[in-house]
Amino acid sequence: MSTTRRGRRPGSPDTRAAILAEARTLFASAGYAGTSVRAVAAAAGVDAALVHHYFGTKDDLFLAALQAPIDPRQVFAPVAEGGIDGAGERLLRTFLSVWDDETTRLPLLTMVRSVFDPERQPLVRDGYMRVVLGPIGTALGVEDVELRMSLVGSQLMGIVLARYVVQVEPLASASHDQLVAAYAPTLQRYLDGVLG
Amino acid sequence: MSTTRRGRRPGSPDTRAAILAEARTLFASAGYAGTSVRAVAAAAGVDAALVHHYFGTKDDLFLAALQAPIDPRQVFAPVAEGGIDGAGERLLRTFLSVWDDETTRLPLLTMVRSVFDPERQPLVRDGYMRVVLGPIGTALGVEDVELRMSLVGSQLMGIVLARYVVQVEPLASASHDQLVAAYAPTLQRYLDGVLG
DNA sequence: GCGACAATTCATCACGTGGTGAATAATCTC
DNA sequence: GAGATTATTCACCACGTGATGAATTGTCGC
Repeated sequence: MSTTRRGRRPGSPDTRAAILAEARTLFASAGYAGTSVRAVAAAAGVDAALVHHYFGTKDDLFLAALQAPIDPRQVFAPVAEGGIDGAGERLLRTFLSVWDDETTRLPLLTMVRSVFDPERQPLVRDGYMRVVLGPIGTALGVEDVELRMSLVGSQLMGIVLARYVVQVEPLASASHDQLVAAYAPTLQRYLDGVLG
Repeated sequence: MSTTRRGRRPGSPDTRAAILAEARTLFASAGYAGTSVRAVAAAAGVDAALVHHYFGTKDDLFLAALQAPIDPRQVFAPVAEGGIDGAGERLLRTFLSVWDDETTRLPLLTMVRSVFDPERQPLVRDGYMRVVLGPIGTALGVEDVELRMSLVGSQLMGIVLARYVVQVEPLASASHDQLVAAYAPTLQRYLDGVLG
Protein backbone atom coordinates (compact mmCIF):
# COMPACT_ATOMS: atom_id res chain seq x y z
CA MET A 1 0.00 0.00 0.00
CA SER A 2 2.48 2.62 -1.15
CA THR A 3 -0.19 5.36 -1.21
CA THR A 4 -1.61 4.62 2.22
CA ARG A 5 -2.50 7.47 4.52
CA ARG A 6 -3.20 7.33 8.19
CA GLY A 7 -6.64 6.62 9.45
CA ARG A 8 -9.44 4.23 9.14
CA ARG A 9 -10.20 2.46 5.91
CA PRO A 10 -13.66 2.89 4.34
CA GLY A 11 -16.21 0.15 4.69
CA SER A 12 -16.05 -2.85 6.97
CA PRO A 13 -12.90 -4.74 6.05
CA ASP A 14 -12.42 -7.50 8.62
CA THR A 15 -8.72 -6.89 9.02
CA ARG A 16 -8.66 -8.66 12.36
CA ALA A 17 -9.76 -11.89 10.70
CA ALA A 18 -7.26 -11.38 7.89
CA ILE A 19 -4.45 -10.96 10.40
CA LEU A 20 -5.46 -14.09 12.28
CA ALA A 21 -5.70 -16.18 9.11
CA GLU A 22 -2.26 -15.10 7.92
CA ALA A 23 -0.81 -15.68 11.37
CA ARG A 24 -2.12 -19.25 11.30
CA THR A 25 -0.52 -19.89 7.93
CA LEU A 26 2.81 -18.35 8.80
CA PHE A 27 3.17 -19.87 12.27
CA ALA A 28 2.42 -23.26 10.72
CA SER A 29 4.99 -22.91 7.96
CA ALA A 30 7.71 -20.88 9.63
CA GLY A 31 7.14 -21.43 13.33
CA TYR A 32 7.06 -18.86 16.11
CA ALA A 33 10.65 -17.70 15.74
CA GLY A 34 10.54 -17.68 11.97
CA THR A 35 7.42 -15.56 11.84
CA SER A 36 7.69 -11.83 12.48
CA VAL A 37 4.82 -9.59 13.40
CA ARG A 38 5.70 -7.47 10.38
CA ALA A 39 5.48 -10.53 8.12
CA VAL A 40 2.01 -11.32 9.40
CA ALA A 41 0.96 -7.70 8.94
CA ALA A 42 2.37 -7.54 5.42
CA ALA A 43 0.59 -10.74 4.44
CA ALA A 44 -2.67 -9.33 5.81
CA GLY A 45 -2.10 -6.03 4.06
CA VAL A 46 -1.97 -3.91 7.22
CA ASP A 47 0.59 -2.13 9.36
CA ALA A 48 2.31 -4.08 12.09
CA ALA A 49 0.96 -1.73 14.77
CA LEU A 50 -2.51 -3.00 13.96
CA VAL A 51 -1.46 -6.51 14.89
CA HIS A 52 -0.49 -5.25 18.34
CA HIS A 53 -3.67 -3.21 18.48
CA TYR A 54 -5.86 -6.28 18.01
CA PHE A 55 -3.81 -9.03 19.58
CA GLY A 56 -1.32 -7.45 21.96
CA THR A 57 2.07 -9.14 22.07
CA LYS A 58 3.40 -11.66 19.59
CA ASP A 59 2.85 -14.36 22.21
CA ASP A 60 -0.82 -13.41 22.41
CA LEU A 61 -1.09 -13.60 18.63
CA PHE A 62 0.49 -17.04 18.71
CA LEU A 63 -1.99 -18.29 21.25
CA ALA A 64 -4.87 -16.86 19.28
CA ALA A 65 -3.62 -18.60 16.14
CA LEU A 66 -3.42 -21.86 18.03
CA GLN A 67 -7.09 -21.89 18.88
CA ALA A 68 -8.44 -24.62 16.66
CA PRO A 69 -11.86 -24.05 15.14
CA ILE A 70 -12.93 -27.31 16.73
CA ASP A 71 -12.04 -29.13 19.90
CA PRO A 72 -9.91 -32.19 19.03
CA ARG A 73 -11.31 -34.08 21.97
CA GLN A 74 -14.76 -33.95 20.42
CA VAL A 75 -13.45 -35.11 17.07
CA PHE A 76 -11.82 -38.16 18.58
CA ALA A 77 -14.66 -39.06 20.92
CA PRO A 78 -16.28 -41.52 18.43
CA VAL A 79 -13.05 -43.52 18.40
CA ALA A 80 -13.53 -44.45 22.01
CA GLU A 81 -17.20 -45.32 21.66
CA GLY A 82 -16.71 -48.30 19.37
CA GLY A 83 -14.71 -50.35 21.83
CA ILE A 84 -11.18 -51.67 21.52
CA ASP A 85 -11.82 -53.85 18.46
CA GLY A 86 -10.97 -51.89 15.37
CA ALA A 87 -10.00 -48.89 17.45
CA GLY A 88 -6.66 -48.67 15.68
CA GLU A 89 -8.32 -48.12 12.35
CA ARG A 90 -10.93 -45.70 13.66
CA LEU A 91 -8.27 -43.68 15.42
CA LEU A 92 -6.12 -43.53 12.31
CA ARG A 93 -8.98 -42.53 10.01
CA THR A 94 -10.08 -39.81 12.38
CA PHE A 95 -6.48 -38.63 12.72
CA LEU A 96 -6.00 -38.51 8.96
CA SER A 97 -9.26 -36.68 8.37
CA VAL A 98 -8.24 -34.01 10.85
CA TRP A 99 -4.80 -33.63 9.29
CA ASP A 100 -6.03 -33.61 5.72
CA ASP A 101 -8.40 -30.73 6.50
CA GLU A 102 -6.46 -27.50 6.17
CA THR A 103 -8.67 -25.70 8.69
CA THR A 104 -7.50 -27.95 11.47
CA ARG A 105 -4.07 -28.78 10.07
CA LEU A 106 -2.54 -25.35 10.45
CA PRO A 107 -2.88 -25.03 14.22
CA LEU A 108 -1.82 -28.67 14.54
CA LEU A 109 1.29 -28.07 12.45
CA THR A 110 2.12 -25.10 14.62
CA MET A 111 1.75 -27.21 17.71
CA VAL A 112 3.82 -30.08 16.37
CA ARG A 113 6.70 -27.89 15.36
CA SER A 114 6.71 -26.72 18.94
CA VAL A 115 8.24 -29.99 20.05
CA PHE A 116 11.59 -28.40 19.34
CA ASP A 117 10.89 -25.17 21.17
CA PRO A 118 11.81 -25.54 24.85
CA GLU A 119 9.38 -22.84 25.85
CA ARG A 120 6.49 -24.29 23.93
CA GLN A 121 7.21 -27.99 24.10
CA PRO A 122 4.64 -28.58 26.84
CA LEU A 123 2.05 -27.94 24.13
CA VAL A 124 2.73 -31.33 22.63
CA ARG A 125 3.32 -33.28 25.79
CA ASP A 126 0.42 -31.82 27.71
CA GLY A 127 -1.88 -30.90 24.86
CA TYR A 128 -1.60 -33.82 22.49
CA MET A 129 -0.31 -36.71 24.56
CA ARG A 130 -2.18 -36.03 27.79
CA VAL A 131 -5.31 -34.18 26.77
CA VAL A 132 -6.13 -35.89 23.50
CA LEU A 133 -4.56 -39.34 23.40
CA GLY A 134 -4.59 -40.16 27.10
CA PRO A 135 -8.37 -39.97 27.55
CA ILE A 136 -8.92 -42.07 24.40
CA GLY A 137 -6.82 -44.85 25.87
CA THR A 138 -8.61 -44.62 29.18
CA ALA A 139 -12.03 -44.66 27.55
CA LEU A 140 -11.06 -47.73 25.52
CA GLY A 141 -9.98 -49.51 28.67
CA VAL A 142 -6.46 -49.95 27.34
CA GLU A 143 -4.13 -51.81 29.71
CA ASP A 144 -0.80 -50.20 30.56
CA VAL A 145 -2.44 -47.10 29.18
CA GLU A 146 0.56 -44.77 29.50
CA LEU A 147 2.95 -47.12 27.71
CA ARG A 148 0.54 -48.13 25.00
CA MET A 149 -0.75 -44.63 24.26
CA SER A 150 2.80 -43.32 24.05
CA LEU A 151 3.61 -46.06 21.51
CA VAL A 152 0.52 -45.01 19.55
CA GLY A 153 1.52 -41.37 19.83
CA SER A 154 5.04 -42.08 18.59
CA GLN A 155 3.72 -43.71 15.42
CA LEU A 156 1.16 -40.96 14.83
CA MET A 157 3.84 -38.31 15.24
CA GLY A 158 6.01 -40.22 12.80
CA ILE A 159 3.18 -40.21 10.29
CA VAL A 160 2.77 -36.47 10.70
CA LEU A 161 6.43 -35.86 10.02
CA ALA A 162 6.69 -38.26 7.11
CA ARG A 163 3.42 -37.39 5.36
CA TYR A 164 2.66 -33.82 6.27
CA VAL A 165 5.99 -32.22 7.09
CA VAL A 166 8.76 -33.90 5.13
CA GLN A 167 6.22 -35.19 2.59
CA VAL A 168 8.03 -38.40 1.85
CA GLU A 169 6.67 -40.35 -1.10
CA PRO A 170 4.76 -42.54 -1.41
CA LEU A 171 3.28 -41.67 1.99
CA ALA A 172 2.53 -38.05 1.12
CA SER A 173 0.18 -38.98 -1.69
CA ALA A 174 -1.15 -42.27 -0.34
CA SER A 175 -4.91 -42.67 0.12
CA HIS A 176 -6.45 -43.10 3.54
CA ASP A 177 -7.16 -46.75 2.72
CA GLN A 178 -3.55 -47.38 1.80
CA LEU A 179 -2.33 -45.78 5.00
CA VAL A 180 -4.88 -47.71 7.04
CA ALA A 181 -3.74 -50.98 5.48
CA ALA A 182 -0.18 -50.26 6.49
CA TYR A 183 -0.57 -48.56 9.85
CA ALA A 184 -3.78 -49.76 11.45
CA PRO A 185 -2.34 -53.17 12.44
CA THR A 186 0.52 -51.34 14.15
CA LEU A 187 -1.81 -49.08 16.11
CA GLN A 188 -4.05 -52.01 17.02
CA ARG A 189 -1.12 -54.00 18.37
CA TYR A 190 0.04 -51.01 20.38
CA LEU A 191 -3.48 -50.72 21.82
CA ASP A 192 -4.22 -54.34 22.74
CA GLY A 193 -1.71 -56.63 21.12
CA VAL A 194 1.24 -58.53 22.47
CA LEU A 195 4.10 -56.19 23.27
CA GLY A 196 6.63 -58.91 24.05
CA MET B 1 35.88 -12.31 30.98
CA SER B 2 35.39 -8.81 32.36
CA THR B 3 39.16 -8.15 32.55
CA THR B 4 39.93 -9.40 29.04
CA ARG B 5 42.39 -7.50 26.91
CA ARG B 6 42.99 -7.81 23.24
CA GLY B 7 45.40 -10.30 21.86
CA ARG B 8 46.27 -13.92 21.94
CA ARG B 9 45.82 -15.94 25.09
CA PRO B 10 48.85 -17.68 26.61
CA GLY B 11 49.33 -21.38 26.15
CA SER B 12 47.50 -23.63 23.75
CA PRO B 13 43.83 -23.31 24.56
CA ASP B 14 41.90 -25.17 21.87
CA THR B 15 39.25 -22.51 21.55
CA ARG B 16 38.28 -23.74 18.10
CA ALA B 17 37.26 -27.12 19.55
CA ALA B 18 35.47 -25.41 22.41
CA ILE B 19 33.48 -23.31 19.98
CA LEU B 20 32.55 -26.33 17.89
CA ALA B 21 31.48 -28.36 20.92
CA GLU B 22 29.26 -25.56 22.20
CA ALA B 23 27.83 -25.00 18.73
CA ARG B 24 26.86 -28.67 18.55
CA THR B 25 25.10 -28.48 21.88
CA LEU B 26 23.27 -25.26 21.16
CA PHE B 27 22.21 -26.08 17.60
CA ALA B 28 20.83 -29.38 18.92
CA SER B 29 18.85 -27.79 21.71
CA ALA B 30 17.83 -24.45 20.22
CA GLY B 31 18.10 -25.01 16.48
CA TYR B 32 19.70 -22.79 13.87
CA ALA B 33 17.43 -19.80 14.34
CA GLY B 34 17.40 -20.08 18.11
CA THR B 35 21.17 -20.14 18.35
CA SER B 36 23.09 -16.89 17.94
CA VAL B 37 26.77 -16.66 17.16
CA ARG B 38 27.18 -14.60 20.32
CA ALA B 39 25.54 -17.35 22.39
CA VAL B 40 27.97 -19.92 21.01
CA ALA B 41 30.88 -17.60 21.69
CA ALA B 42 29.74 -16.87 25.23
CA ALA B 43 29.34 -20.56 25.98
CA ALA B 44 32.84 -21.21 24.67
CA GLY B 45 34.24 -18.27 26.64
CA VAL B 46 35.42 -16.29 23.60
CA ASP B 47 34.42 -13.23 21.63
CA ALA B 48 31.93 -13.68 18.79
CA ALA B 49 34.45 -12.39 16.26
CA LEU B 50 36.57 -15.47 16.96
CA VAL B 51 33.71 -17.67 15.80
CA HIS B 52 33.75 -15.90 12.46
CA HIS B 53 37.53 -16.10 12.39
CA TYR B 54 37.54 -19.86 12.65
CA PHE B 55 34.32 -20.82 10.91
CA GLY B 56 33.25 -17.96 8.68
CA THR B 57 29.52 -17.39 8.52
CA LYS B 58 26.91 -18.83 10.83
CA ASP B 59 25.90 -21.18 8.04
CA ASP B 60 29.44 -22.51 7.86
CA LEU B 61 29.46 -23.04 11.62
CA PHE B 62 26.20 -24.92 11.32
CA LEU B 63 27.58 -27.23 8.68
CA ALA B 64 30.70 -27.83 10.72
CA ALA B 65 28.59 -28.72 13.75
CA LEU B 66 26.62 -31.16 11.65
CA GLN B 67 29.62 -33.25 10.76
CA ALA B 68 29.08 -36.43 12.74
CA PRO B 69 32.17 -38.06 14.22
CA ILE B 70 31.19 -41.23 12.41
CA ASP B 71 29.50 -42.04 9.11
CA PRO B 72 25.97 -43.35 9.82
CA ARG B 73 26.10 -45.55 6.75
CA GLN B 74 28.97 -47.52 8.25
CA VAL B 75 27.16 -47.86 11.55
CA PHE B 76 24.10 -49.34 9.89
CA ALA B 77 25.95 -51.60 7.46
CA PRO B 78 25.80 -54.68 9.80
CA VAL B 79 22.01 -54.43 9.76
CA ALA B 80 21.93 -55.29 6.11
CA GLU B 81 24.39 -58.15 6.36
CA GLY B 82 22.24 -60.39 8.50
CA GLY B 83 19.45 -60.81 5.99
CA ILE B 84 15.81 -59.83 6.26
CA ASP B 85 15.02 -62.15 9.19
CA GLY B 86 15.42 -60.22 12.40
CA ALA B 87 16.38 -57.10 10.48
CA GLY B 88 13.75 -55.07 12.31
CA GLU B 89 15.37 -55.77 15.64
CA ARG B 90 18.93 -55.25 14.42
CA LEU B 91 17.96 -51.97 12.81
CA LEU B 92 16.23 -50.77 15.96
CA ARG B 93 19.11 -51.72 18.25
CA THR B 94 21.60 -49.99 16.03
CA PHE B 95 19.36 -46.96 15.81
CA LEU B 96 18.97 -46.78 19.56
CA SER B 97 22.68 -47.20 20.22
CA VAL B 98 23.42 -44.28 17.91
CA TRP B 99 20.80 -42.08 19.53
CA ASP B 100 21.74 -42.97 23.08
CA ASP B 101 25.35 -41.94 22.45
CA GLU B 102 25.60 -38.22 23.04
CA THR B 103 28.49 -37.86 20.60
CA THR B 104 26.29 -38.84 17.70
CA ARG B 105 23.00 -37.65 19.09
CA LEU B 106 23.71 -33.93 18.96
CA PRO B 107 24.26 -33.66 15.21
CA LEU B 108 21.32 -35.99 14.65
CA LEU B 109 19.07 -33.84 16.82
CA THR B 110 20.16 -30.82 14.87
CA MET B 111 19.32 -32.57 11.63
CA VAL B 112 15.95 -33.82 12.81
CA ARG B 113 14.83 -30.44 14.00
CA SER B 114 15.57 -29.25 10.50
CA VAL B 115 12.46 -30.99 9.22
CA PHE B 116 10.62 -27.81 10.08
CA ASP B 117 13.11 -25.48 8.43
CA PRO B 118 12.24 -25.06 4.75
CA GLU B 119 15.81 -24.22 3.87
CA ARG B 120 17.30 -27.17 5.65
CA GLN B 121 14.56 -29.75 5.29
CA PRO B 122 16.37 -31.61 2.50
CA LEU B 123 18.80 -32.72 5.21
CA VAL B 124 16.23 -35.17 6.50
CA ARG B 125 14.68 -36.26 3.23
CA ASP B 126 17.92 -36.66 1.37
CA GLY B 127 20.29 -37.40 4.22
CA TYR B 128 18.31 -39.74 6.42
CA MET B 129 15.64 -41.24 4.21
CA ARG B 130 17.62 -41.58 0.98
CA VAL B 131 21.22 -41.96 2.04
CA VAL B 132 20.85 -44.00 5.21
CA LEU B 133 17.56 -45.90 5.15
CA GLY B 134 17.19 -46.40 1.44
CA PRO B 135 20.38 -48.40 0.89
CA ILE B 136 19.56 -50.59 3.91
CA GLY B 137 16.27 -51.55 2.33
CA THR B 138 17.93 -52.23 -0.98
CA ALA B 139 20.66 -54.35 0.58
CA LEU B 140 18.05 -56.37 2.47
CA GLY B 141 16.19 -57.05 -0.77
CA VAL B 142 13.05 -55.42 0.61
CA GLU B 143 10.12 -55.47 -1.81
CA ASP B 144 8.34 -52.18 -2.53
CA VAL B 145 11.44 -50.68 -1.00
CA GLU B 146 10.37 -47.04 -1.16
CA LEU B 147 7.02 -47.65 0.52
CA ARG B 148 8.35 -50.00 3.15
CA MET B 149 11.39 -47.96 4.08
CA SER B 150 9.27 -44.84 4.40
CA LEU B 151 6.99 -46.72 6.79
CA VAL B 152 10.08 -47.77 8.76
CA GLY B 153 11.36 -44.21 8.69
CA SER B 154 8.07 -42.83 9.94
CA GLN B 155 8.14 -45.06 13.02
CA LEU B 156 11.82 -44.34 13.71
CA MET B 157 11.16 -40.62 13.48
CA GLY B 158 8.25 -41.02 15.86
CA ILE B 159 10.52 -42.80 18.31
CA VAL B 160 13.01 -39.95 18.09
CA LEU B 161 10.37 -37.37 18.87
CA ALA B 162 8.73 -39.32 21.65
CA ARG B 163 11.86 -40.62 23.40
CA TYR B 164 14.54 -38.08 22.67
CA VAL B 165 12.77 -34.81 21.99
CA VAL B 166 9.51 -34.68 23.93
CA GLN B 167 10.81 -37.32 26.34
CA VAL B 168 7.45 -38.94 26.92
CA GLU B 169 7.41 -41.47 29.75
CA PRO B 170 7.68 -44.39 29.91
CA LEU B 171 9.45 -44.34 26.51
CA ALA B 172 12.14 -41.88 27.56
CA SER B 173 13.47 -44.13 30.29
CA ALA B 174 12.70 -47.50 28.73
CA SER B 175 15.54 -50.00 28.20
CA HIS B 176 16.59 -51.04 24.73
CA ASP B 177 15.08 -54.48 25.34
CA GLN B 178 11.73 -52.95 26.27
CA LEU B 179 11.73 -50.78 23.19
CA VAL B 180 12.73 -53.72 21.00
CA ALA B 181 9.89 -55.80 22.42
CA ALA B 182 7.41 -53.11 21.51
CA TYR B 183 8.77 -51.78 18.23
CA ALA B 184 10.74 -54.55 16.50
CA PRO B 185 7.60 -56.42 15.38
CA THR B 186 6.35 -53.18 13.82
CA LEU B 187 9.58 -52.60 11.92
CA GLN B 188 9.73 -56.24 10.84
CA ARG B 189 6.21 -56.11 9.44
CA TYR B 190 7.03 -52.90 7.60
CA LEU B 191 10.09 -54.62 6.12
CA ASP B 192 8.62 -57.94 5.01
CA GLY B 193 5.22 -58.47 6.54
CA VAL B 194 1.73 -58.23 5.15
CA LEU B 195 0.76 -54.61 4.53
CA GLY B 196 -2.91 -55.33 3.71
C1' DG C 1 -23.44 18.62 11.59
C1' DC C 2 -20.72 17.69 15.72
C1' DG C 3 -18.37 14.97 19.03
C1' DA C 4 -17.02 10.42 20.60
C1' DC C 5 -15.07 6.32 19.47
C1' DA C 6 -12.65 2.89 16.80
C1' DA C 7 -9.57 1.69 13.07
C1' DT C 8 -5.31 2.59 10.80
C1' DT C 9 -0.76 4.39 9.59
C1' DC C 10 3.52 6.88 10.51
C1' DA C 11 7.37 7.71 13.36
C1' DT C 12 10.12 6.17 16.74
C1' DC C 13 12.45 3.38 20.41
C1' DA C 14 15.67 -0.11 22.58
C1' DC C 15 17.64 -4.12 21.64
C1' DG C 16 19.73 -8.15 19.35
C1' DT C 17 21.57 -10.14 15.11
C1' DG C 18 25.41 -11.52 11.70
C1' DG C 19 29.36 -9.65 10.32
C1' DT C 20 33.88 -6.53 9.48
C1' DG C 21 38.28 -4.39 10.50
C1' DA C 22 41.81 -2.60 13.46
C1' DA C 23 44.50 -3.00 17.70
C1' DT C 24 46.88 -6.03 20.71
C1' DA C 25 49.28 -10.19 22.59
C1' DA C 26 51.57 -14.73 22.05
C1' DT C 27 54.15 -17.96 19.39
C1' DC C 28 57.21 -19.37 15.84
C1' DT C 29 61.09 -19.02 12.65
C1' DC C 30 65.43 -17.29 11.27
C1' DG D 1 66.21 -10.54 19.29
C1' DA D 2 63.35 -9.10 15.38
C1' DG D 3 59.84 -9.79 12.19
C1' DA D 4 56.08 -12.62 10.53
C1' DT D 5 52.19 -15.07 11.64
C1' DT D 6 48.32 -16.44 14.33
C1' DA D 7 44.95 -15.87 17.95
C1' DT D 8 41.95 -12.75 20.37
C1' DT D 9 39.24 -8.72 21.76
C1' DC D 10 37.22 -4.18 21.07
C1' DA D 11 34.60 -1.08 18.41
C1' DC D 12 31.56 -0.51 15.06
C1' DC D 13 28.11 -1.26 11.13
C1' DA D 14 23.50 -2.08 8.83
C1' DC D 15 19.54 -4.24 9.54
C1' DG D 16 15.49 -6.49 11.58
C1' DT D 17 12.76 -7.37 15.75
C1' DG D 18 8.74 -6.50 19.12
C1' DA D 19 6.53 -2.79 20.71
C1' DT D 20 4.66 2.18 21.83
C1' DG D 21 2.36 6.59 21.06
C1' DA D 22 0.60 10.29 18.33
C1' DA D 23 -1.70 11.83 14.12
C1' DT D 24 -5.26 10.93 10.90
C1' DT D 25 -9.52 8.99 8.92
C1' DG D 26 -14.17 6.79 8.98
C1' DT D 27 -18.42 5.49 11.36
C1' DC D 28 -22.05 6.05 14.61
C1' DG D 29 -25.30 8.34 17.69
C1' DC D 30 -27.52 12.42 19.03
